[in-house]
Amino acid sequence: MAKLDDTDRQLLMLLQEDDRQPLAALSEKIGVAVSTINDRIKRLVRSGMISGFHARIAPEAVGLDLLAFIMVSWSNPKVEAIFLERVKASPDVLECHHITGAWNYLLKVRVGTTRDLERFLTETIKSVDGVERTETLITLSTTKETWSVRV
Amino acid sequence: MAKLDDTDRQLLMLLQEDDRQPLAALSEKIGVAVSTINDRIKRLVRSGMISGFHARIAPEAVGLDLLAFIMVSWSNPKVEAIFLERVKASPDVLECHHITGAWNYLLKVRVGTTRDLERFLTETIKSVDGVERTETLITLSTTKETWSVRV
DNA sequence: TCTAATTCCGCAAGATTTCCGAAATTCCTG
DNA sequence: CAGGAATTTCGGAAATCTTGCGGAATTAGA
Repeated sequence: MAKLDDTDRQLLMLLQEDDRQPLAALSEKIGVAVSTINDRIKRLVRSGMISGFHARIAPEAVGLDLLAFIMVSWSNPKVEAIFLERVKASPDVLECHHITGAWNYLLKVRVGTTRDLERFLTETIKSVDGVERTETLITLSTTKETWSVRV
Repeated sequence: MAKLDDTDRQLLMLLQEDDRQPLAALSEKIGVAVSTINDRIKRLVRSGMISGFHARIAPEAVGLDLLAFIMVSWSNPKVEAIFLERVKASPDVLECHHITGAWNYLLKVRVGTTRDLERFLTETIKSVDGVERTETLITLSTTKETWSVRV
């Protein structure tokens, strides 16, 4: 975890917002030379601080109208490996977290309709041998959804 | 929701992975002219299909070592407005969803330490008048975390 | 099948990024 | 706190990339 100075921090904030600004625009906003901006970005990428540059798709624009969080549990520890394999391979699963509490895992899933969700639950989750319980929380609306963090 | 052809789909998949590839690289991978790639991207942005281009920061690289999901509930409907205001203003909150089930809202929160989490809970959430219960699920490990969707 | 509209293409012009050496700054070490 | 090494910054030139355009090709509708 290298130390960040104020230029790095500003740069990271700006690039989280929009990574396609010309270096000249960033240079002007931050107040350092264009070539310095270039050096900094390269360094932030090399150091792993910036892990990638990604276009974000509006989910509803491509028919992904349903967002759900699914909690899953089992008691036999052998279930985990197969479960994770399935989950990693499924494009419906955006996130998969091992969590504390009554459940083993929390999934964030995006599909088109409730029908797709049903199919996902039966074909991808419940079909894993040993999965005992699931609880699905349907998202009614989303107030905030970002990857931008304070730096 | 405009119709997407196969070129659009490939392009969206590639740009979700990495939006900083030169148009020439995309042109080669997809097999259409550079200027066509340019036209397509412009169109996808104008149509709202692509909602932005964002640098992604590795959270642990900037000291955000703790990821938690927090479920919140209240009974007085007047609580919601104040709650959402707080949540939108807090940089610790990455996501905020109105969900079905026993709880009102689900938050995704990233902070540095358990101490920061404690502060967040007391200062940002519990201090909202009318908030009755919360349940916090700490993430032990994350197997998958993406914004890429199938298109 | 024909026409109109749209999309695709290559190329040239314009813009942006990258690379460089020199100056400035920062960071050790004594 | 001074000196020297290492790193960082900078402007500008060179290389690369994006953009805009007209004409060809393709698609869609009548």
